[in-house]
Amino acid sequence: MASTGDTIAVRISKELADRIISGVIEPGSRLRQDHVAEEFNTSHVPVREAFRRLEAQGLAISEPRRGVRVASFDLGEVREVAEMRAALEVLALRHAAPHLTASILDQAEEATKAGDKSRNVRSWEEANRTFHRLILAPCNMPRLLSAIDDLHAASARFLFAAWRSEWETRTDQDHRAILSALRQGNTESAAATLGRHVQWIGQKPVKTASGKTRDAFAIVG
Amino acid sequence: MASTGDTIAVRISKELADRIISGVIEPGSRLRQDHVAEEFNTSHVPVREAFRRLEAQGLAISEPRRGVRVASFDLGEVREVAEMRAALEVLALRHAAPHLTASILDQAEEATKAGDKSRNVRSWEEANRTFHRLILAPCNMPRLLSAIDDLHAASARFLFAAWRSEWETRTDQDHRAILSALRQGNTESAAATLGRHVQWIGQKPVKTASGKTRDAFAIVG
DNA sequence: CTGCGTGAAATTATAGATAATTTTGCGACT
DNA sequence: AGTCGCAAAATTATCTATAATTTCACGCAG
Repeated sequence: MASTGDTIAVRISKELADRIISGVIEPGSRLRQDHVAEEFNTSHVPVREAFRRLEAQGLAISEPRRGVRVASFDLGEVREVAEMRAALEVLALRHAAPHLTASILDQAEEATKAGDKSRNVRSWEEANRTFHRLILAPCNMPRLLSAIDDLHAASARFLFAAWRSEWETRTDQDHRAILSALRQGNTESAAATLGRHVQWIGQKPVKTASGKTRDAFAIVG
Repeated sequence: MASTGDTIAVRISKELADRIISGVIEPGSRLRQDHVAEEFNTSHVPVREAFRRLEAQGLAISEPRRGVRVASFDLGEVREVAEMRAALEVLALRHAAPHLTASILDQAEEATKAGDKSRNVRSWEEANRTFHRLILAPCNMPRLLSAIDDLHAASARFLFAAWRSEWETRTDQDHRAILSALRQGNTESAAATLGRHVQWIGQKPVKTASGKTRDAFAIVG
């Protein structure tokens, strides 16, 4: 498994990140180091290090002496992340384009198809993430890619929050347009479409715990 | 002092970050937790947490069981950071522009003048950072601003590495052009200039420890 | 009934101790 | 001379213990 070789702190932070992103742990709820330590059968020292990693990813916020809680988010942050992704993914694509091969584009098309067939948020999100990663990775800019990864994690949080259980399949035209532009060597057109695609924010009525309905927002690309 | 209220880990990470950025600690050198702990009169637990923070900022890299070392960097990373800054600062400026007041622009002009008068890298860097922060902060996007801050820290590292001791004063025309465009309400022109400004990479021969001269590169904006 | 101490319980932050791994120095062997 | 291997030293990662702070419940006064 992937965890081998990782330090305990890394293992814990990955598991907690997954829970926060998927919404298993609610925004605002406290993360108590002793409880987490007990669950993972460790002491609290590696747990604290895991908290620092989550903090850096923007998934948790820590107030000195008062503990760590899951970061909450609002429409403003959804927009913010969408715009940052647009800026950075467009940059990455411009650098990646010259290094894209037919094989990579074929894999990206497969990922798009897998997304269209997905019957739940989780598998759609994974396919979507695969698509973006495939076409951006060849830019060979590690720092940029890691920043984009963190933003994807944030995006996925918003996504899961809006489409908690239900999910309607739909075909992703943007991905196809991007691939087609890339195949024709039209980098600028691909970049422009990607920029728009990532900034599109879906909107959908959702039942809250109190029974009311409110509009939920989520990045869709 | 600013450290009050901070946890020890934060204090240590700030101090180490400053040393790494200013070049007091060399790229590639090891950070040994017990040594640092002793210097700060603490145990190694907060030191480890400080290391995680440095890791997240890209100032240190940690290999499990093998310790932490100061991140090294090359021309590729200098370029990468410059391009990321260009993308994100332009985004921030577009959002900040509508909220800029005459008072803020006056302060930014002061910062520019202070930069022109600076007789060493350190004070120039501070003035420059102040300028950028002043015109970008009103965008009200905390995540974006914090990402830009981290990139500024990386930039400063490159800057200090190239101009370790000597420094020649020069007047910053770009800053003035940006301010003038903003005063006229011409956001797009200001953004375009900022984007170019930040990507400009200075180049300068420098003596290495072995006596040879090589070209050093550094972000200048 | 509401607001405000007060003290117990929970929790965080740090210190000190231990186990496991890596690095290093040195000597034997080729 | 070079290198291989082993043991000692250094270092990392984790655990256990302690001090300090915060939270929470409860009772009392206004």
